[in-house]
Amino acid sequence: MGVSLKDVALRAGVSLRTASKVVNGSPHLRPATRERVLRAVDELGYRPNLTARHLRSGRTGLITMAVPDVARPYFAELAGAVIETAARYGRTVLLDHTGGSYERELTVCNGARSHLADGLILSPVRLAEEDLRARADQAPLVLLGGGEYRVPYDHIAIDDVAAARTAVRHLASLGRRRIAFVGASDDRARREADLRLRGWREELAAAGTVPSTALVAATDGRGRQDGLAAMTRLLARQRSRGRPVPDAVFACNDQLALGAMRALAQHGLRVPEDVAVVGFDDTEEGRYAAVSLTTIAPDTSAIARLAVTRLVERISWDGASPPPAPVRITPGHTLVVRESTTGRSGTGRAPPRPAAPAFEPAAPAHAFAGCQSRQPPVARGTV
Amino acid sequence: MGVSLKDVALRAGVSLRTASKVVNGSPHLRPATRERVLRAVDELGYRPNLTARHLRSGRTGLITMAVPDVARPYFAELAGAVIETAARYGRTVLLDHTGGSYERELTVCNGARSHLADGLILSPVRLAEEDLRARADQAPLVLLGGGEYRVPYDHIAIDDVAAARTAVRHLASLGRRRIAFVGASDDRARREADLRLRGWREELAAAGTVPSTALVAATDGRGRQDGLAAMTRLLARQRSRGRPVPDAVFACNDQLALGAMRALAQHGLRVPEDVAVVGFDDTEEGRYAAVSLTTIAPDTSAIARLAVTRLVERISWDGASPPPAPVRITPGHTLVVRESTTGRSGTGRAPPRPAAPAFEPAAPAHAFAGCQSRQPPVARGTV
DNA sequence: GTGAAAGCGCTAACAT
DNA sequence: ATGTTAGCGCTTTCAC
Repeated sequence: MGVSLKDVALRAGVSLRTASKVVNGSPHLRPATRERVLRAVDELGYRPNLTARHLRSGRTGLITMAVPDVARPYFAELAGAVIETAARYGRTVLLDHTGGSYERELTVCNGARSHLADGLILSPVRLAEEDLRARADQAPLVLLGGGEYRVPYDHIAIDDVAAARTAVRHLASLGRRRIAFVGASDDRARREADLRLRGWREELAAAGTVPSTALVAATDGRGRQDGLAAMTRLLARQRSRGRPVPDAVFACNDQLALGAMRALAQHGLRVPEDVAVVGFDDTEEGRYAAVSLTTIAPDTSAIARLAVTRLVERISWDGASPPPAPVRITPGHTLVVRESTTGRSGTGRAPPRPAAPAFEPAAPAHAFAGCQSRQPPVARGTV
Repeated sequence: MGVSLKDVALRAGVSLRTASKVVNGSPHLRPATRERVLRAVDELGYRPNLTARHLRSGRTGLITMAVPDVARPYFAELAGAVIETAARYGRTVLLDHTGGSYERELTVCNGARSHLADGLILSPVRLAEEDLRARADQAPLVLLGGGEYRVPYDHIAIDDVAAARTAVRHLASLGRRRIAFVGASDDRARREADLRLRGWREELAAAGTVPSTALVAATDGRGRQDGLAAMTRLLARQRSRGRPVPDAVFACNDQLALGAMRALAQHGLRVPEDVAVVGFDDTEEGRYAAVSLTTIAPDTSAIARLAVTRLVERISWDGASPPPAPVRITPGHTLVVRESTTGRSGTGRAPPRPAAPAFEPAAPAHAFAGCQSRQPPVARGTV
């Protein structure tokens, strides 16, 4: 079955070394020799064995990316961007699911693919600081999202609390007073959900409102059905107690928001007239919803680019010079105002995607240097 | 850096062979010895080098999956299902983008990852039969979608023409007569788009209508923005010629359909009253749209399951017995009727996802045995 | 039950 | 400019 380089060399009547050089495009070869080897390659249908190459070189050119579930739009878009960027660096992405499970996150970060991938990009959901500190794997690691981690690894994450506050502030500025939160953790803490909930709480408090737990709906998962169910429950609960329904909803992500909107419609509530809705992630889906979704837009392509860049840099560290210090990068986020909070006020024809926030890490912070905070800009977006 | 098994053996005072056996959980080892080796493993932080293992065994446990773009919801959901299934078989998925480009599809199918992955799952968009026939790679290949291919490879694809006809028939049965098609290829042929367009044409012809090219809108890409742009163009064209706008739209996929719906809304047309819309793929997005989307639902999880199963079977073929014959499997598809064609007629509370069509490949067809045709069932689905 | 040695396919020293 | 040799880390005959 396997045609090896040895076979090629034999057939071409040259040594292994020469065949290897030809295949690797080394210069300094007599054209005739090169020709002969190339012909042998063709005739034999030789394909280099990458595994062998990798063993030899100690590098595989593979990057593992571990996300909860690539079927979730945000992670699909993120993974897509990572795959594209990685390809430009000649790297291939090995995609793993953690399902958001603590155990699987732990397994992945402790090198499930030991020595198979050169590095790991991980979107942690439940992983704790101490798990990362006790990590039993040498491979470079870049963390994506999940709020603060005081760990010696590169970490790229927007400021979830600030972003959530921006969203809630926007709703408050529209005169909304009963602002619900959809998508709190219902079991063991989900870092991101907790941070965004905290932002909601803080901003309400800052506005002089007492955050009411009656307006917080926890969800099992992160999908549209979860948002629909949570919103339905919340409405029923409020009504059964004779309390007014919320006049605004901040959802932990776009899919929860869209599910919630579906529930609102089923209850005869109009968006945004009766209830204004803000999501999180700026997935493309929200931009084209019948009532387009106001949302927090992290700079996803910058996040993907930075993740790959950092990882590749660390992978190709020469081992001699002082190792690159772990950085904590806080990409900017944008509030994109669309119809779900302000109705159809635009021309209805503007480009669906706001100009990408021109983000470049100003000066990569050093380990634990904290966030590079930046005022979240506000964009106006309609389809 | 690298702690090898040799180091472990040395430290434990045993031979390489013994250390290897312990690590691989072989029985017949003196408990004391095992203990000693395990301790050395812990102390040294040994992690087996999978690359070396792979070189040795000739297998990597990796599967390449190549799709146009994982950020597209259908492929995200498909990839998610493949990753899950693969994990159950102890396989890891290496995700590649083809961008739907002919060249990249060719590269991938000719073994871009030669000997790195044990097999390949490919969703071809432009690849031709002759390209596959001339394939210069031995690794097992499973094709996903893309209509008919008379090639000696496993191929899992629903009957696109029949599915499209079902969709159009549904629209016709509602009394719609000016049924537009959104998402035709605008350049070199896209196999799937062409097949679905053919289905549209055939069904219209069967209904006694002359398919008018004025009702066909080609698109550059496959996204929501493409659907929006195409629909806008189509409406403008019809109006500028004083022709009536379509009263129905069949779009090549859900995202095109949702973009088209957005365009319709911008033109003050109601769905489904003025224009009924049918999509294709049954991505979750369509199930939760404000006007939920009637669509053709391929049995995606069955497709993913079959793809992995076939591939793994072929990968683990013993090499001795007669090789498994290539099969052509045609999973069933379902027309899921939702609000975009019949309005809000349900309770508005039914579960969003129709009961999964119970699909099992009845009797795997042998090479070129043609489709296992089956009547597409019709499901009713509202959120 | 354990040890010694060969070899998976490739590349990089070191010769010539 | 080309050939010879060693060895990446692992598993597996083959002996003992």
